[in-house]
Amino acid sequence: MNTQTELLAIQDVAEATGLSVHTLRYYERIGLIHSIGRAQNTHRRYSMDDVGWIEFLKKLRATGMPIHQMQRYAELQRMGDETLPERLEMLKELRRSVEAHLAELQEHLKIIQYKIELYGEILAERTP
Amino acid sequence: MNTQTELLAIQDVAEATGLSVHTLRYYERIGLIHSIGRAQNTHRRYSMDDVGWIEFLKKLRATGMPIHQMQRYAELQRMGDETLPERLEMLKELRRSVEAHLAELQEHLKIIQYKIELYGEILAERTP
DNA sequence: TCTTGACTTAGAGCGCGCTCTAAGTTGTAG
DNA sequence: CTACAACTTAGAGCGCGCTCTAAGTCAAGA
Repeated sequence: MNTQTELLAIQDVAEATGLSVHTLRYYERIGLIHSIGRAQNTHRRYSMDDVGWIEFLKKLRATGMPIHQMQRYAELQRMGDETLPERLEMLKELRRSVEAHLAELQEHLKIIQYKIELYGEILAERTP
Repeated sequence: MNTQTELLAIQDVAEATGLSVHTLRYYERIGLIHSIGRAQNTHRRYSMDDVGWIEFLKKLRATGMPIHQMQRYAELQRMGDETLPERLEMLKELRRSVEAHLAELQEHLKIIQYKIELYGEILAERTP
């Protein structure tokens, strides 16, 4: 099988993932993405696995995980299977924080909703 | 009725709201909180209404509303009832964004959940 | 009287997560 | 052959939302 044809340039990955090329290089510099291949001309060549990992990173970020924790997670991933328990712990902790955040947002949504209804009623009274 | 006894010093408000005194002064400087009374010695004196407004500000922040929008909202509030329609629009827009954020978080939570289960199974196999 | 501590203002500084710039290299199109 | 576009690295800069500092005022307690 020809793996060569599956390799993407940084611009392609930027378009595929929605991250900027700047951010992709930044993530690599700080250790979130590792061992990205280089073409003979030193240009980065991303595999499909790399893109999958980047998509996972995006999800971690979107849940509010801070960069330094993502760095730790990436480091553990690099270290291999014996770090599975620690990664599992990190994911469980993340789940806890996402669930808490969800609950908070739902509470606040109720208050916003209440206020919208209140304002709506006041406006309806004023211009019947 | 003695309204004097209901007035709080900045430290009391910090404790009551969970915001720092620095943040309370900052919010006032940038126009999020307005017309906080002063004692003869120039010290701020917060009314219960002020505290209620600060609590509302906290909710707006917690839903992810950026400071500059909160400034706009506070400005409208100051301008009185004729700005009700615009404030209502802002709240509806906020509701949309909170709902979108909730949906995104719930999606990500599922993926985290899936990964936790996967890792759990792998670990269970390895140490039966 | 003196010290302590809570307050005041104006403005500088900081941590986060990017985002951009500068200077240089390489490969392809005209 | 030349021009251009896309890439490279190292490091500076930025927007946000605070957070802290400096210098000063004031009131209460030892």
